[in-house]
Amino acid sequence: MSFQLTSGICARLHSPAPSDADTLNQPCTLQLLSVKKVSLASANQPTDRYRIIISDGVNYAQAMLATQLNNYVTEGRIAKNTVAKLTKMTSNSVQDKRLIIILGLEVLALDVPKIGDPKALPDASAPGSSTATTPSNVASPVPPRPPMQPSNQNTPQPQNQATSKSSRHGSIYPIEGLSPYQNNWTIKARVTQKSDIKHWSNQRGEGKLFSVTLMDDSAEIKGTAFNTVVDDLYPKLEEGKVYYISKARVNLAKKKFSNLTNDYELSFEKHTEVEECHEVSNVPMVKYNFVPLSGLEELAKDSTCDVIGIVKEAAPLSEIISKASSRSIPKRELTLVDKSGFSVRLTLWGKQAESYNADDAPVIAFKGVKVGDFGGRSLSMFSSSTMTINPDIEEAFALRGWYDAYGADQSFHSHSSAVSTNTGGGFNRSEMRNLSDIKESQLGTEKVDYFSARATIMHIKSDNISYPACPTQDCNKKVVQEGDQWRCEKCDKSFPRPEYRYIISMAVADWSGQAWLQGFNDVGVAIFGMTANDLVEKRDRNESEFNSVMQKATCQTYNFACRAKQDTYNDQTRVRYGITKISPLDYKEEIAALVGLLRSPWAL
DNA sequence: CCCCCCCC
Repeated sequence: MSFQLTSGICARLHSPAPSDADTLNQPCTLQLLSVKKVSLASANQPTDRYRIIISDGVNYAQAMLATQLNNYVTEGRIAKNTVAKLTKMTSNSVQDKRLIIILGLEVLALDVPKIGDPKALPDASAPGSSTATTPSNVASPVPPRPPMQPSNQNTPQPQNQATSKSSRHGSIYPIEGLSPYQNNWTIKARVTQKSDIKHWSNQRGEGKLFSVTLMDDSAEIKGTAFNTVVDDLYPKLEEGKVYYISKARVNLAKKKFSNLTNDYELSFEKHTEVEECHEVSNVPMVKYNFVPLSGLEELAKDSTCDVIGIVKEAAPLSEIISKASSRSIPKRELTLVDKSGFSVRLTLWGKQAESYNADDAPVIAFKGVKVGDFGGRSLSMFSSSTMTINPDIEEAFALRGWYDAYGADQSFHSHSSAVSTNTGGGFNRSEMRNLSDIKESQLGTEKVDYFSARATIMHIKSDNISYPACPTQDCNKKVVQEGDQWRCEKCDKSFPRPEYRYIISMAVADWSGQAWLQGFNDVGVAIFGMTANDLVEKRDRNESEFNSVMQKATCQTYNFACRAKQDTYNDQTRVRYGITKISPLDYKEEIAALVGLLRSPWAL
């Protein structure tokens, strides 16, 4: 296989542009002659950086790989001699040197013998060399291009500002290209998050600050304003809007205090220029990486994630006293649910907790929330987290449809990790499985699995249908007869009579197959319509009446929520299916769900 | 120049 490299592109990227930055969006095909990790001078440099020698077959040039593409190297997707289509690059002038940054690439072939005989380019930084940087012997099919202007040439310029901007700043830098060694840059970025104004007071003094997260299509960066600058910029910068920003200070980011992947952060100063931009094409909206609520178990405590859910419940405003500062902090707990059938609690703090007032089960998208382990899994807002009520995104529409069709009526699993005797959750109509599928997918073998099924009782084991239990509330332990008394070991008490409780083993079937399900007292009460005490009494008094109760209970159809778990009994390991919830079919509800489904087909 | 992200 042979490749046509985009000859001339190295010379072009390497030659000094009329101004500082040049962003190249036309794809070009290049060969990577070398991929090398470079350690920058700063000890605070937290991310590896890779230097890549790119070749267009005629010349070679040095480039840096944008850090968000580092995984291409670490995963072995690119290496020496890889031929790749570079989809986006930027070329900046840094201390009289050209800095080419690769922002996007597609691998065409991993290992190809060196193409052509690429030569070094003349040193652009050499005094007086600027006129000679495009070698005359290189035919360049790609003419040098003026730097990217604040506004796309094809779109109408917004009134009165594009001209002032372009004359004042010349060119737009990608956020990824910012570093402390550059000045005279302008970024065009969206404010994706804006904090409240925070006041502080410590030994070193007192003051106030606020911060924003800025995003363009290359990266994100945090920006912070202090004291008097707060008064100027806090009203000016609005979440969701796009701004030209220049003349801010670029500092090394303190990684401990930010979950953004950027080595730098901005400090807004008195002379920092901020101007709203109405031409917002090419400036992405927030990108989410949603985790289903069922997947929170997979995430480590204290990690951050994005979730989207329906607010099933919003607790009233409350407050906590911080142990660290003994300050009172307002908080509000939201209970989120999603299609995965799980619910999780999420905590809002401060102003956000106070001002929350959506009472109509809105969809909310959260970005960068903290994963906690309270109640198995919990979520909490950071000051850098964002919360968007009823966002205009596809995931939100699907959730809305699902919830209005049937989510509102179902119950949900919580993440309570404790191996409690308690139920795992409720029937989930949209996640219903058939019995043969449950066996074929071996639910419950690796870990505990939950499923919902609709099935009909075929047979109930009639021996051992109940056990004598301790009558103490919530004890439920088996009691043993001692003389005319029944003794509970756990409560260390004796009773004149036990309270019988059901322990049910039954075969159920649906159209696909059958399974044995185990259930406790609530299941027995549901299928027999009487307490175990009553049924035991009936059995002892009149066996044919007992048999008719058993008979009547079979051939009934229920919605089941079940928990599949492996256990070993008498040296035999098998998966047992415990019923966590049984509900008789409510035809009105079933019809409502079907109607909802017809109205909201996307809920599928 | 903050840097806490809280509690059950």
